[in-house]
Amino acid sequence: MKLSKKTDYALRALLYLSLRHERGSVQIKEISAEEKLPTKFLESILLSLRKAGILHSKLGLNGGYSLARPPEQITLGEVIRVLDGTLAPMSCVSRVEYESCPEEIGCAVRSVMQDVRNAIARVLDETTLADLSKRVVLLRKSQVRGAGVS
Amino acid sequence: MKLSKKTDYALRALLYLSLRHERGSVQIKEISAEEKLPTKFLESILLSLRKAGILHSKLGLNGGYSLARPPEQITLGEVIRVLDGTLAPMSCVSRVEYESCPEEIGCAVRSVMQDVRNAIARVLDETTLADLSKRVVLLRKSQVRGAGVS
DNA sequence: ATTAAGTCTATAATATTGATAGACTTTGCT
DNA sequence: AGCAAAGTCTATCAATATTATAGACTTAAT
Repeated sequence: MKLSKKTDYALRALLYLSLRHERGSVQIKEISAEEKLPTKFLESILLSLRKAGILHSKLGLNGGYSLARPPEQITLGEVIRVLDGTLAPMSCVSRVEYESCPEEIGCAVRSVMQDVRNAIARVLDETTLADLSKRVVLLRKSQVRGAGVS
Repeated sequence: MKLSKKTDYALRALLYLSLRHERGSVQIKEISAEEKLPTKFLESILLSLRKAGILHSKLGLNGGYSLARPPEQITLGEVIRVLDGTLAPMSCVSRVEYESCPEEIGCAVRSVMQDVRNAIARVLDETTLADLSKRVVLLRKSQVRGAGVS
């Protein structure tokens, strides 16, 4: 049930952009340096996100990437679906990569996996980049205070 | 976030055994034939499950596999952890495959993935093979009636 | 002794993941 | 005009994980 590095990197890059949403274009090089991500790999990831309408890019000198929409309007679910393809544990309960199966209707395994898919989607489709940014602030506070729910 | 075929096959085999829990030993060949699973592959899967204490095996003539415990005491979470290794989307929020990370404490991505892990675990650690068997019955009923929640 | 079962070791084929190289295009700046 | 800095595109690669299969071995019932 693991998330790919691709998606992991994507989320980190998007969070970086999200926290600098006011600032305009940010270069790949800066993101990869700050977040310690492999530059060329990140390049292809950001390209996919742009093609999916999540990022906006500016070519040429002083170019770079920025969020195509405000952080409130980009969910983690959307991002993961672009890069990993589906949130679902099996394709018979997937929205984006649905594949039918003859046994489908009476399949008990499927029925549980449906629940799993929904549980995952409930978290990821309701968490936006804005929420992620807020968590950064909250986590920093509780880190300083040594507090937190653990 | 996909489940491996290995785990998928395992769940189907276990459900098969679960529905025949009274019956004593069942042979690999029967399971693979009825559930249409590759015999040799299933063999290695069942072996892993036995080593993990989920199945009991009987050697020699009239041997075969049976559940090592009543179906009420085997959760899907346990099964998946044996074969896929973890329910968690990243190792920094995994119980069985935990790997620490320097950024861990203040990491917002981790914090969301923690939520995801918990959502997944809530379903899979609370669903047993007995529950799965019950679903088979329920699904069959609603199938016949043409009813159901869709 | 025979035979039907699981066990063990090794390996092969394929797919996926993670990553890089390099040529190309676009744009701002002087 | 021309340089430099940015993203774009195509191609490919290495490493790893997944999905299997083969075959020799062990155990136990009859």
